[in-house]
Amino acid sequence: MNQPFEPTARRDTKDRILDAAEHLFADHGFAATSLRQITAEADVNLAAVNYHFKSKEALLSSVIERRLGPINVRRLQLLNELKAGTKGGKPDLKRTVLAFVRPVFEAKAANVQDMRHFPRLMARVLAEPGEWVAPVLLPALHEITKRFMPVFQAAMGAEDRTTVLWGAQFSIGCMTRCLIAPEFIQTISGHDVEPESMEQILDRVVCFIVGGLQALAKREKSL
Amino acid sequence: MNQPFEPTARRDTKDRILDAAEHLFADHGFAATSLRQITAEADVNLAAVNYHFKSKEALLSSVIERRLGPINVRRLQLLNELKAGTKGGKPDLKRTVLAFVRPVFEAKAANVQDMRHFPRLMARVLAEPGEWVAPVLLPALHEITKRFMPVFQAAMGAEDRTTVLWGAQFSIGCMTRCLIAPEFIQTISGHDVEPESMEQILDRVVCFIVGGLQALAKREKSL
DNA sequence: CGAATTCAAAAACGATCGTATGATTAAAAC
DNA sequence: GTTTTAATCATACGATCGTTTTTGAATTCG
Repeated sequence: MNQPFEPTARRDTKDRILDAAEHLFADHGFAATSLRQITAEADVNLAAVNYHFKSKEALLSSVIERRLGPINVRRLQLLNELKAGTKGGKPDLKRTVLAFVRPVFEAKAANVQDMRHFPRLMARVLAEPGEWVAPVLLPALHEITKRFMPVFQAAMGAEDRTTVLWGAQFSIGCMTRCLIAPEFIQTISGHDVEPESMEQILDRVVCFIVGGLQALAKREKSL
Repeated sequence: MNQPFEPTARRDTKDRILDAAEHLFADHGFAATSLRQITAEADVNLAAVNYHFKSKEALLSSVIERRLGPINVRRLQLLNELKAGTKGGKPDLKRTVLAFVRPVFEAKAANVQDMRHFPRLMARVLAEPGEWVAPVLLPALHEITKRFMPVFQAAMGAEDRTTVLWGAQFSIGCMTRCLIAPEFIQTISGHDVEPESMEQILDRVVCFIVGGLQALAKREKSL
């Protein structure tokens, strides 16, 4: 129960498993990654996974929860800063988009912790609507949705809730694309364009999303 | 090869395998789908897969090639119609986007052939930059890229090639999102919004993409 | 017709999967 | 000092994986 001087082994082992799983799930996918690969990279015993977590799926849940929580906290923090800055008036659309998107890019660019691989894992998970995603993602997503939706609706000046919902989905599509496209672009262009920094890509995608959302709002009015 | 008097399962064994594989790969992913599931759904013998195709990966390649070819043909057809309609002048951006996006939606909505599942499979494959994708997708993608890029660049009025490249990636992100988001939206909204037709979604996404691309072009000029 | 070819069915291959078990170690609690 | 608890380890389980082999029936063609 109580651990004043936790023997470094315990936290270490769990975290090493989580790190390895995060990396390998992001690189090869959930089903294509074996627990033996994970425990080999983490340099722990095979049985440690089923001891600390109860199953492979529960391990994935833990991997996601560990990262998604802080990202969503940061999102809500930026959202609150935004709301504080716009008393009464219409919230700035670009800042709203940034509040949603930037935390993911910060995670991707982070080097102090090894969060580099997590956004790519999320991009994968978001592309797999299998029913094993729901129990993990739904609570976190529901909270974020409930908080962001009204702000997006106000910033877009949209009437229809469906317009906002789809705008959010397109934004997610663009965002996840940012995490996969770089290596993709390198591949199809034959490595003749130089890679861009996450900041540059963030600038681009926010610009694109804002333009798209404004177009959606304008379309709504003309119907 | 075969006689008109042959209604037996013989000749369409390959097609039944392809259909089942397409469906199951789209639903559960490549690694998570076993050949036994496929052969069970196709109602053929297990060994038939390794007889007609040489391996599981080669089966995936065949699944993709069977569908992607016609889709890309249709894309180029629409692109040519567009170019024929705009002699000299700047091509219409919305029609350019439609030439790229619409064939995928047509495939999704098709009911005469069972192409419903393929776009979802493509969305999955595009999210997995594993090296097994390259040999299958690269030739087809290269052709499409080479043909569409100049038209997009002209229609956007963009100077920088990178701007167009990223615009295309964002468009792909939005497009693939359309194929996954519907069930996603149903799940997170607790089934209280009614599903939309593919035509409605296509309208939305094209509007969003056009707005985004125009914003990208405008941004480029202000740098 | 008989030889050659094509495809399907059944069974088994070795490998690897996720998971479970029991022993061993070491620190914590009493 | 003994008991209790937590963690790691080697090992093995049964299941399932992709692939191969063997056999046999049907079709094509000389």
